[in-house]
Amino acid sequence: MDYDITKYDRPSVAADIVVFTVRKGDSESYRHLSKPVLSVLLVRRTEWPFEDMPALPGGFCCREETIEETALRKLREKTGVDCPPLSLLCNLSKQGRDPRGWIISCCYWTVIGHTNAALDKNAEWYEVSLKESDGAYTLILTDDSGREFISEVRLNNPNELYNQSAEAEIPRNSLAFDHAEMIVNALLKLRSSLEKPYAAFRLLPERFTLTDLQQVYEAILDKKLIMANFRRKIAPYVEETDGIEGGAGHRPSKLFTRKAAAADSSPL
Amino acid sequence: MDYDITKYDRPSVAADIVVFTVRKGDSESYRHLSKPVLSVLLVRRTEWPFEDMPALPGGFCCREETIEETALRKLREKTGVDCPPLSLLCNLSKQGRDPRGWIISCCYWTVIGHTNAALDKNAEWYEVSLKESDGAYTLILTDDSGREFISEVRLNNPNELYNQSAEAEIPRNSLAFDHAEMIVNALLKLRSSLEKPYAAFRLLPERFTLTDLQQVYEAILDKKLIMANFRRKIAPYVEETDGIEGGAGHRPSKLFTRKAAAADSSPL
DNA sequence: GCAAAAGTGTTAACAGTACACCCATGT
DNA sequence: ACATGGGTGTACTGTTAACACTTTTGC
Repeated sequence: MDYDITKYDRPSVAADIVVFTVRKGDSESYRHLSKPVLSVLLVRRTEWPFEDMPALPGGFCCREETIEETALRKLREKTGVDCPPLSLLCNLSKQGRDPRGWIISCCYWTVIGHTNAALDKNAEWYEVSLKESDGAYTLILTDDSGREFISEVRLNNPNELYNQSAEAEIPRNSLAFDHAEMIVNALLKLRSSLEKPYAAFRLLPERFTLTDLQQVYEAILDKKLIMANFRRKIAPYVEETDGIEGGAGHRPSKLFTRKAAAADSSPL
Repeated sequence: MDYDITKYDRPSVAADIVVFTVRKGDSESYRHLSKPVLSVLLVRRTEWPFEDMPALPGGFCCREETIEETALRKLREKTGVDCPPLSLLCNLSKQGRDPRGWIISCCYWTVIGHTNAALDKNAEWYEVSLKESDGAYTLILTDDSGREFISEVRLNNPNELYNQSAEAEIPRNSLAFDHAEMIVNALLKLRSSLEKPYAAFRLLPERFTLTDLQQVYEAILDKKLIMANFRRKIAPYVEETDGIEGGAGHRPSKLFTRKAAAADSSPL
């Protein structure tokens, strides 16, 4: 490697983060439970390029930090959210992906329990909905005032994420940069990670009912699960506590905790 | 994102690649088959730092290419090997990981059928052996003249790969940089990828016997498999051809092909 | 009582494991 | 013939999926 690192041109390196949560939806009556919805954390851009469009939180790396540390710091600064650890999603480096110049993006993903309180004014949770039809995905993000941002994404190859090179082609009600692909890719990883319940545990308080846990699964997978089978599947990972949760118009439920496991604070 | 990309310091970005193959070992007699061995492609360094030590092939990114394209080009230049597609392994960015300065490494992995012919003089296949004892790994790499390079690796967290910051601590018969951790991490990914046989298919010719396929699995997983069970497991992925392979001192075997599948040339 | 949700049981299908057995070939 | 590897059957086990059923609460 005959290379003088000061001699050649270097890229700017950015870190972007896809943060998912599951929020309680509106409950419909005193008897029905509320259905939780999967949401992703986005920031309204205030500058060129993609001004006024939603984008993933992120920022540029600096010398004193690892990329993960940069990602977590930017997340804290822009949204007030603090949520290690991160998992690596992809690196995007295609020419023209950022009109500001040669910028490589390292993209990470994680989940966090819903804490609306600390959000910065530009940051907001967007409800996530993903539809698939023969290899192509339609990602629909909805903000709290009901505005929809729709992106068509085709993932030929997870290592070749990109959509457009010219900014002009991007519809106004869409996402900044190539962030829609990142979100789709992250959601697919989140779903496959649910083979083990560790990600779901991070979306719930210390003690939870098995129905809570199942609803987290259902919100992420976007399909109904059969209760008896679900309980058998996650039984090895949870532990009964002495607590019960009552007060609703039906039989009260036992509270559970996750079993102590080594894979607890490791990436998903 | 109030950022003028020319104003701030930028890192050098390198791509490193872990390329695995499975090579035929020496056959012991006319009756016994030869046992294939798992190997990784390394390059002897010719300069400071880590001069004369084996390292993963790789190099620095430049403006006209994606990181994956850089990785593939460097691989071609340094070893003569041409093998898309790559899968992302990890990004290493810890301070002090490279004594030349602020250098981020994007690490990829792949597998390729063994073609010794084209190797550059500095590039060589090293036999891989991995031992585990309570969370710590010992990686032993052996070159063709029998020289061993031994590294102790502890993977607390796949996102926090690193071993040393000071070059002085590295034993002479070890690997350059943090490349030992990369190889261990890549091997673990390769192993778990064998739930589906796509990686194994790339290590074999178009037509192969089921024993060939099983031996690839055994070389990578480093354990014996039961033939009847293995054949049932991979049956949905292979197709019988009309060819047979005879000539040895035992019953000849049928040749198979992989079934056409969408996931064929996609990352592993 | 009744609606709604908590929680358990039962069955059939399927996949994973270990082992035993027969087949075909070159020397 | 016989050693060697190719190839198949079988019995046991555990997991998954679908569905039916019982239990407990607030109104």
